[in-house]
Amino acid sequence: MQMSPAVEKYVLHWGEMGTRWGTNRTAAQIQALLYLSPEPLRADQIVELLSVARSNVSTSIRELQSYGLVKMTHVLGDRRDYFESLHDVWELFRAIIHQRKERELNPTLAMLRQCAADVDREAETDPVTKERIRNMRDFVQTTSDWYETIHEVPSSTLTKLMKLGAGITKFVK
Amino acid sequence: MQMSPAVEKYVLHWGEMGTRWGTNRTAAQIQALLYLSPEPLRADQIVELLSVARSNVSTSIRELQSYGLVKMTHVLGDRRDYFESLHDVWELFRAIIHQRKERELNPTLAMLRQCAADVDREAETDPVTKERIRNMRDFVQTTSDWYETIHEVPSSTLTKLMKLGAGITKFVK
DNA sequence: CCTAAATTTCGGTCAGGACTGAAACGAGCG
DNA sequence: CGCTCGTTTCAGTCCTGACCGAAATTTAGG
Repeated sequence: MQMSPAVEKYVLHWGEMGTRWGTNRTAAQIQALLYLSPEPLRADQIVELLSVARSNVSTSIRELQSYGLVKMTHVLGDRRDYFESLHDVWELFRAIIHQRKERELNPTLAMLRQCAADVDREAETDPVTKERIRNMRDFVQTTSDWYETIHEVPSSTLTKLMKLGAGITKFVK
Repeated sequence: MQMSPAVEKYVLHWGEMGTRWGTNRTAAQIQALLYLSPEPLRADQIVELLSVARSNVSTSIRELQSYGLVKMTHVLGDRRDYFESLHDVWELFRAIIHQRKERELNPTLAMLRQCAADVDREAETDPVTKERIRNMRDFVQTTSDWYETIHEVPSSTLTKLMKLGAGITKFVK
């Protein structure tokens, strides 16, 4: 059991990208592998394919499940766990964005609100600084709201929107 | 010379966020500090404010400049370098997005194209896998194109667009 | 219950990258 | 020219977090 050259290239690259995106290399490689696999895989198969420790696979899969990127499935008469990734790229994108919002945007927004409040009571702080904090807070707030609404929109609509690209600006005055 | 409590909170949080976004803590802290500062700062002032080594400030500023987030300025009769951040949040956002596209999206797109081409010559690879690779390639391509066009759009228009949120979908059928 | 298979937990090791401080470098001024 | 102030380079240290492998735990079947 082994990966084809093209699949291996994909998996390795994805692993590298993962390290730049908050998750560890192994988790990203597993996600890539499951995304490409025509059928769900077992943990021991992943161990063999990626040449990593069993425990590493276990914790990484747990992480992927917590992100909502990977689901567990079962085969009748087999008590071992099988795993598969979301296969719709838009669903994947949405899941990742959602997690990042929760883990990064929300805490940052909370901090910015607190800072904006605190700074009002700081007489010695320059008005320019105060405005910068408010600007950043408003920006993150807007971004956060936008994520929230985009979350509801179906994939097909999003594709069309992106394909429109700059054309969409025609609707704004 | 020291930061007010609110500014310090902001800078520390931004530093933490930086570590999750590909850059190091110090670079992110410096950017935050310069963003909030009413006037440009010198390297030695940053050393004192953040309590980090002079060399660390030097390399981090260099990184920020390469990202286009920080500019150097000078004061008449003073040969020391002064630094200031972009102050417009949208400009900041744009600069960051642009860099990430260059450093992550472009290489990934190149890899995906290569894989899609390679996999066509792999008779043993499942058709489903082949399609998954193509789907991901198309997705990244679309995202890349979208970045490209969004890059041109003025900040005010982008703000309006995001405020519209899901309302924009009315225009798509 | 007991056993065997599968999975998770946990302490220890290792690698990568941030950070420091000293030394090298460069540029303007006397 | 040489001195001083400012900046960069570089080798070494430290710390975080990924990863491994053994031990503990859980679960299903006999």
